[in-house]
Amino acid sequence: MNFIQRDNNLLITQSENFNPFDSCECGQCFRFNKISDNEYSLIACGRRLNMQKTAEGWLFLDITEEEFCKSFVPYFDLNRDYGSIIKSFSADKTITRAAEAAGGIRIFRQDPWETLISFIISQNNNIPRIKKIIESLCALLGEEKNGVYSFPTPQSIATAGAEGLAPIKSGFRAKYIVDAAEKVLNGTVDLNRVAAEGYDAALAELKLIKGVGDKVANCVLLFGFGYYQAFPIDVWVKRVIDNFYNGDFDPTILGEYAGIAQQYLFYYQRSLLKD
DNA sequence: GCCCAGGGAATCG
DNA sequence: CGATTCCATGGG
Repeated sequence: MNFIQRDNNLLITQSENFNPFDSCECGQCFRFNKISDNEYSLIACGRRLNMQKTAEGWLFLDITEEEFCKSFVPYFDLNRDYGSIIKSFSADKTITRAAEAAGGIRIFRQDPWETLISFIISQNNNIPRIKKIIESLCALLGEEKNGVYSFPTPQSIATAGAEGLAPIKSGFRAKYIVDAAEKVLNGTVDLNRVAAEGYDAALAELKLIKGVGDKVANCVLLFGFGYYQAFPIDVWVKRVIDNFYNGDFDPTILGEYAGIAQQYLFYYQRSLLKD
């Protein structure tokens, strides 16, 4: 990875298999804003990070190489060779085509607790409104620092209760959010254990939470814990499976990085609709 | 007014 | 088991 420090900003010239904008737009994270076609603002790793697309490469504002390497190289999963992972899918023509359209996507390594609550909020919901509810939740119960609200702790959410969450207008999901907070607090669900116990046990443990089924749990395992074999099936991926695989698809044949193929397919199917 | 949104729980046969 | 229905809310 080639870093060039420009005053307070950091330039990265690598563009192959790295597009932070597409990575934000593929539905894996929700705390970001598109400022223009050439600038996004992302809240991650406890700070706001503004990112610009320039003729020379990706420019990250107000950050040192040291901080970027410590926080955002892991967050953007930049030490993984996505090119070789894409090659591993070459037997599948649909995934290969999707990867050509979406090959800059990286799987963000997000905070497990934030990811859990975010995808509980995502159920039967649309992305703009998911973003709005999460923003409201952080403003309501997070702590402000340098103009950025932290993600609320399990304790603060449990204390607020479903009634206390009313201002964020999450609807029927409020009781699920509170159940997640309570189960994390009382140890029914231990996120450190989920991180370590392996895919099958981790899936079962997350599903102990009300409002967490197969889809939400797989998103949390993929985006919050780095279980790359997780293959969440939502309405968009269902459409891919119906359109390109006659409704029959077994993700386990894709191997340990099936979840990366899933992101390409999700982005690809949504891009087909836009045109 | 209708339908849908990165679903899941509850309740049926 | 599989199939329905309901759940809050907002945008198209």
